[in-house]
Amino acid sequence: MFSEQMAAAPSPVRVRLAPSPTGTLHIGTARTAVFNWLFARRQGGSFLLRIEDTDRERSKPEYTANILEGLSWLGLHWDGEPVIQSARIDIHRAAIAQLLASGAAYRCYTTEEELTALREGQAARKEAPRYDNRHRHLSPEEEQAFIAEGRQAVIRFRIDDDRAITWRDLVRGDMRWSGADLGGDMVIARRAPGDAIGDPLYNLVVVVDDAAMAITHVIRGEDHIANTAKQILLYEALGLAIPQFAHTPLILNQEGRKLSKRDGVTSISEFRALGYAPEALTNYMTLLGWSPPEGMGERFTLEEAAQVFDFERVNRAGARFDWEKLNWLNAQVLHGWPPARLLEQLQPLWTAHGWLPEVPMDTSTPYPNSWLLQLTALLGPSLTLLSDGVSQAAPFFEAPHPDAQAREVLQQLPSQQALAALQALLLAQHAPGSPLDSQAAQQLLEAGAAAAGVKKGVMMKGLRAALLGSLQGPDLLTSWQLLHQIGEDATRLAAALQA
RNA sequence: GCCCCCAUCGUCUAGAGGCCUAGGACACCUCCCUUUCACGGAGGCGACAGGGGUUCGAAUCCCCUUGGGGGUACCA
Repeated sequence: MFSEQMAAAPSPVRVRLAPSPTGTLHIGTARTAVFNWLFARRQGGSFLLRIEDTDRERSKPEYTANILEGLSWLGLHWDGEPVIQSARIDIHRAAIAQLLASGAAYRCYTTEEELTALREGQAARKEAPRYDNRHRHLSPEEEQAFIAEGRQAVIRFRIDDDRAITWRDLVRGDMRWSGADLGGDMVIARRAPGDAIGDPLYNLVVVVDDAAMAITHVIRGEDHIANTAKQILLYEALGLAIPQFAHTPLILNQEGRKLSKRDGVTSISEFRALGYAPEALTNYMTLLGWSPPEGMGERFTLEEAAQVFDFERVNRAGARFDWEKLNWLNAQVLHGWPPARLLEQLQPLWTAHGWLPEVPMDTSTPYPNSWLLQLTALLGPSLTLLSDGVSQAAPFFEAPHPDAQAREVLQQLPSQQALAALQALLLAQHAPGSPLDSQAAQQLLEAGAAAAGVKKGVMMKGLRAALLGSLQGPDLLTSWQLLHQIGEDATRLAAALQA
């Protein structure tokens, strides 16, 4: 719909992600990163990063590290070095000085108490809370009087009530905002004594930095729409080029509200720890608000999406976060991995559980690589999360603790008879470690069942309980063969018969 | 309160006036595969918020209502 506008952009596309390091990388921020990355890729432009750490109280270095790590893990690589906003404070102050000099900004000595009183009065009258611009035209004498009183000033940027701000949003089309609805003259620098310029605030620094970074398209969540109107005014007052804007829908929680940290698992590092694959996460985040063109299907890589990404296919309504679908996508990604790749991801988890030696090539391990690969191939198709590969692999690495159902089966006489018969045959025909192919295993099962006088089903159920400690699990024959290879089958059979 | 945005199956969505008896995906149900669970395969259930217009014709355009969301900081 607005393609003519994009085509008209003469300079190469430059977009940015501007997270503030006041928390770990949030899924909402990550989704914004995805859209920025996709757009930059599609347009052959650059995807830049800026760490907005101007809130000194809440910003933490470890959060910056977490954000960078999360983006890298997701495969959302950025161009160049991240810009650290706090390092640019002199430039921000210079811009404020410029606004002060041009008369676009002024010092406001209104105290917190006065502001509170103002807002309370407005609330009582059911009016919109706003600053009443009372210090917009202070005389030098009045200013001196306030200073003598010991007051400090914030710096406010003039916003005229009769101003109309318009822009063409790449997602929402023509947007129109009235200056009167922006809450009065806005604070662009915190309170500071005398003629000092206090800490520059968000809207001012964003404009100054986006301009300095030559950002052409600002792609962010729709919760920033009101800021956009304010920022456009700032661009104008500073004589800076105004970028294009794209406001994406928000990710909503189960209740339909903006997803926040309070909604349980929302940070990328948590998803990672839970066993989600980056490919599944980026696929899902892209699907939350963007839809692939006809015939593309819903499963795709970032690269594939980048081939066709555009804002025309970005939805305008918020999207509820759905674990079920994310889980399904994650399962699809995991099932698509060849065993070697899966094993690569599983190995560290198994090592962490003490099942594998810390030293990669430790020859003391009873598990040859081929065995690990077979185990991975066996488990792979039933995994939803990578971490399922831990719980499901457990009975292969350590003696199982039979669950209630398995214990019940093991206590039954037919099971005991069947297992005893099988044990006799196994000991007679297959030494531990010797190969046991599925045909031989099949025959043992049948012969054992016949010898014990039970149905084959009873035999299988009992063997499963004895070997894996559960009535549910991967293919029995394959599981048995794997355990046989490491000489565990006889041990477990014996243990089950003793119990 | 005020400003802004949004509105298709339970959820994510396709749909840019006739192609719609509204398509797909997840979830759910049934069956098949499998002497287990999962995977996989085949079916099924299921939606245009309501009311007015415009038009030969509306899920698609306009208006109103209703509902939902976002914003309203000396946070970002």
